[in-house]
Amino acid sequence: MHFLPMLKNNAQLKDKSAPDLGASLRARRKELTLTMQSVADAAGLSVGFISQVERGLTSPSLGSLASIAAALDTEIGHFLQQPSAGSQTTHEASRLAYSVADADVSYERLSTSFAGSKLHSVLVHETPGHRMEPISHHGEEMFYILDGEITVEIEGVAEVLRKGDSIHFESCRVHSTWNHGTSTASILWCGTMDVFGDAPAPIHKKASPQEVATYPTGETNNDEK
Amino acid sequence: MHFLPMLKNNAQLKDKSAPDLGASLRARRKELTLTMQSVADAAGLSVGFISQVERGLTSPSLGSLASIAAALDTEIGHFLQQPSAGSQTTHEASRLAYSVADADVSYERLSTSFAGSKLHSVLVHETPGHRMEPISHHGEEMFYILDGEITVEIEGVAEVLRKGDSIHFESCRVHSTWNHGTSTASILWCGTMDVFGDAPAPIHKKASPQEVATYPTGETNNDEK
DNA sequence: AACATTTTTTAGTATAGGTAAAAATATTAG
DNA sequence: CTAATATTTTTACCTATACTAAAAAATGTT
Repeated sequence: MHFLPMLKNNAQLKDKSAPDLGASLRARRKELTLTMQSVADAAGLSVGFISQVERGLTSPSLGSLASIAAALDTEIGHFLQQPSAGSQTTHEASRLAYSVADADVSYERLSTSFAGSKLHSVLVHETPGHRMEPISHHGEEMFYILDGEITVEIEGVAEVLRKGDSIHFESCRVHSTWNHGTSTASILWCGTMDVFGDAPAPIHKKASPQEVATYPTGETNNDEK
Repeated sequence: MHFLPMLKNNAQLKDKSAPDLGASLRARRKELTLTMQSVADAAGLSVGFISQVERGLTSPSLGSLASIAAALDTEIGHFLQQPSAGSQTTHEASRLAYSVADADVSYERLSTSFAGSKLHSVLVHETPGHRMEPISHHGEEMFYILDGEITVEIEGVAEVLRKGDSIHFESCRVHSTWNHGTSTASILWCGTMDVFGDAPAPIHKKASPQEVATYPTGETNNDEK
C-alpha cells in the first residue's frame, strides 16, 4: 500500500473536494459532448492535465479552473457546490405567518433550506403607509405583486408596481419599498440572499396579516452597509 | 517599471480575478469584524499569506480558498462572481407572452439577465390537461400557484397544489407537472437554472394565453439526462 | 484486425503557494 | 503625546505541486 505523507490541515479539505470537482467537470464536458483535448485547447492547458483534474489526481489553480469553467461555459461556483435533495410544499391554508414587532408587515416563508440552496422566497404583506428602510446586500432579488400596489425605489429612482407587475434587480443597489396604497399589499419576494432570516416557531396558526404573532426585533437585522 | 515575464494564456485570467477575489475576501472579513490572524488560524494558514491573498499578490490554491471561505462562513462561489448592476420591471399590461408550438402552455418572462445573475423567473400558463414531461437539471426551483391547480410529481411522488400554494425543491430530482383542473393554471416559476431559455422577439403584444405567437420547438430543449 | 481517437500515465521541472520572522502601521491606554 | 500592543505588510526562503510533453493504454470506428 502506498504510504501517504502527513497532510497539512487544509490538504484534507483539498482531497475531499477534488473528486467532486473532477466528477462535475467531467459530467459537464460529457453533457456538451466535448473531448478533453478540445477543453484543453479552449482553456490553454494540456490534455493530460485535464485528465488528472477530472480524475481528482491534482487540483487546478484558480486561474486554470477559471479557464476550464469558461471552456465549459459554466460558472466556477457551479463546480464548487454540493447540492443536496430537499423540497418543501406549502399550502395557503396551513402556512405560518410572522411579523416584526411593529406588525406593519408580515410574511409567510415559501422556500426551505437545504445544503447548497440559494433560492429564498417569502410572501410579504405590508399595511398601507408602511415603508421598508433603504438597504443593500449581496445577491439579487425580485418581487411579484400579488395584490395592492407599492412604490419601489432603487438608487433614488422610484416606480410604482401594481398587481401582476414584477421587478428583478441586483440587491447591492440601495433599495426600499413603500405601500402608498389604501390596502394591504401582498408581494411574492424571491432572492438569492436570505434577508428575512429564519423566524422562530410561530405562536398562532395561519391568521390574517394583522393578527400574527410577534417576536423580538433584531432577528431580521441585515448588514449595516 | 517592473518588467513582467511573458504570461501563460490563463495567467492573465488569474491576474484579472485576484484583485476582486482579495477585495471580496477582505470585505467579508471586515463584515465579520475578524482579523487576518483569526482567519489564518481558522483556515490553518499563515497571516502573511492571508495578507497577500487579500491584496491580490498571490492566488490561493482551491484547497486554501476552501479553508478561507469556511473560516468566513461563506461559499467559495460567492467570492468568484462578478456582480453587475441590472434590473427589470415588468408590468402586467405590457409583458409579452410566448408559447411553444402546441400552444398548450405559454409564459411571460419576469426576470432579466445580467452578469452573474442566477435568478430566473417566468409566469407559466397551462391549459387544462397539459402535461410537462418529466425532467431533471441543475439548480433548484420553486412554483407559486397564482390561479387554478396542478399536480406536481417529484421522483414519483405526486401532490396537488392550488391557488396560493407553493413548492420549492432541488431540480436534479425528476419532476413533472400536469394541469388536472378544468381551467388554465397560472404559475409563478422561479429558479436558478434558466430552463425556459430566451424566447425570440414576439409576434404580438400581450394576448390571452390562447392567442400567443408560436415559434419553432427546440428553443426550449433541455439536457437529455 | 487495423486504424484512429481519446484518455491515462510517466518523467520531469519551473515556480507558485505558502511559511517564519522582521518591519511597518494602526490602535489603544495612560 | 508616548509607550505598549495589535494588526498588517513585507522579506527571504523553500519545496510541493501545477502543469507539460510525450509515451502507453484504452476505447471507438470501420
